[in-house]
Amino acid sequence: MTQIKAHSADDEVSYSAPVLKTLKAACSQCNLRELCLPLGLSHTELDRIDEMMGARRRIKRGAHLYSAGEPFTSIFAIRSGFFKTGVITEDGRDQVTGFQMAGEVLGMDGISNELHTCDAVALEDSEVCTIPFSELERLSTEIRSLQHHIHKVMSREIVRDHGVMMLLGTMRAEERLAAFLLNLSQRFSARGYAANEFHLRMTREEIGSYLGLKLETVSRTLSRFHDDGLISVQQKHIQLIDQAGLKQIMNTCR
Amino acid sequence: MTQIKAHSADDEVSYSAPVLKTLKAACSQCNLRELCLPLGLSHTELDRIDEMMGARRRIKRGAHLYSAGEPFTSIFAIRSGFFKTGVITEDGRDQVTGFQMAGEVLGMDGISNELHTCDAVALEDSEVCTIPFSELERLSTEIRSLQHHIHKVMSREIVRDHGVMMLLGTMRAEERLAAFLLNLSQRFSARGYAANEFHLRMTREEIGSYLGLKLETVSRTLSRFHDDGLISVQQKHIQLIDQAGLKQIMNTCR
DNA sequence: AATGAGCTTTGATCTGTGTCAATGCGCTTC
DNA sequence: GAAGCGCATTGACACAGATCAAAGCTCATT
Repeated sequence: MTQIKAHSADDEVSYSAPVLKTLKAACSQCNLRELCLPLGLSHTELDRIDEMMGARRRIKRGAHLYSAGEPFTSIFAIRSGFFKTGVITEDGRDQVTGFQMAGEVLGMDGISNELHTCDAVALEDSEVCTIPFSELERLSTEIRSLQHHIHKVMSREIVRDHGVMMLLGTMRAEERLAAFLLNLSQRFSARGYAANEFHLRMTREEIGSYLGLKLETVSRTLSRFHDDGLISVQQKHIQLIDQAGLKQIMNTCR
Repeated sequence: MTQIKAHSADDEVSYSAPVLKTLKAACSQCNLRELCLPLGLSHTELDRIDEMMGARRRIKRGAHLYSAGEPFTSIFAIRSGFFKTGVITEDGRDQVTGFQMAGEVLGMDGISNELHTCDAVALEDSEVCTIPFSELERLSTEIRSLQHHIHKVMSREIVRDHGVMMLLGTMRAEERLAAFLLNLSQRFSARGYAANEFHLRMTREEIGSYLGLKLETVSRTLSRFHDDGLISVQQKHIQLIDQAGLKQIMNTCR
């Protein structure tokens, strides 16, 4: 993973600083602010957001940020790291509903019933900013652009979900994988990482769950892409060699 | 379809009244208000909503309420009738993303880019209340419970989408159909209609698109349910005979 | 350096849905 | 009341992806 300097979230000294306040999330200081919740706010508005923000929290790889059924009080902005969200039914069925990376917001499904309805698990050591939701609502009555942006973020989540429904409902295995890889690529690139070379944080099984495929099919399909010279795969290390080819697969079949 | 009187949305005289104002949507007069957007508001708050609401609009069966790509200005509350929403990709793939009935809110996917991202088509003659979105935002800065309720409605949409993703990602054809029928039943029943006897407004193809199945599979599976004594099917008329059996199918397989 | 656990790859076979095709039913329209 | 059209049903067959099974890799631990 090639990381561009400006986006490194961990090159700050604040963690070891003695003043507690520095442990709070501070949007005004955050280099993700153009990607994240405070997008488009003025300096004075940013300061007010900083006041409202709860603590930053570190989540170890494999640990839950929250679990289905827990009371909902906050949403979370990912400052660094990588998460998966998923639902499990009584009968043990498990479905990954999404993978989230820095600057994305987690937990909005919990608003409707004041309960989290899915699990959020860190796929690598991560850090999130806690955003107390009722505080956010209070502040957003005063800052209209913030209110509007919250709506946009939630709406974007709905649109994203529709995209996944389309994928699950109409695409074949090859198309799903191609779409998945291109989507990851695009999101990494938006964060200043290399667009065509990255490290998968999730297992084949998790990819399969997300895409509605079995892990063997995921593996086989990636191998086929590899053989066809579209990508290079070595375990979790992926290189996109022929993006255009992947795009064609996404659209051509059927 | 057995309809309980109190929920009939069409037994009012206002359509023919000469005063234009009566054509406006009026939440305070609407018997769906406990299901719809104004849920939990006081009388005075309801009056303010009434002021804000745009016109009611009748949509003929088969007509579009909005289409993907159109500028987004309003969301819509369904006053009566039945809709489907769906997305179409450049390459002609078509996916139904949901079926909506009275009291449900349409169009929230358009907020994120100020453009509608899907088509909403009436499956029977319907009537919607237009809710100018920026007006709604303005009002919700003043009425916190309204703001919160908007968030809840959007969040509920996200949770619903996750449910569909689960369905598409992990369930077999029988389970999908069982889940679909039980979901319809539950929603009809919440609106005062019979829970175990209803008329499907959509074609087998539309059901199939929604559930990620081909229309033949939908038809065959319904026939199997019929043969097994779980339901009775005559074209679009459905009777649920053994709800418990359907629930078992939803969970037992796998 | 050896061990083991977890993940991935690959092969052989099976099966649930898709596909293709024919027929039937029930509206709408004239 | 007949004709025609859209939708639904049913059957035969094909195939994508699931399932079962066996190695192979990689990394953490000792």
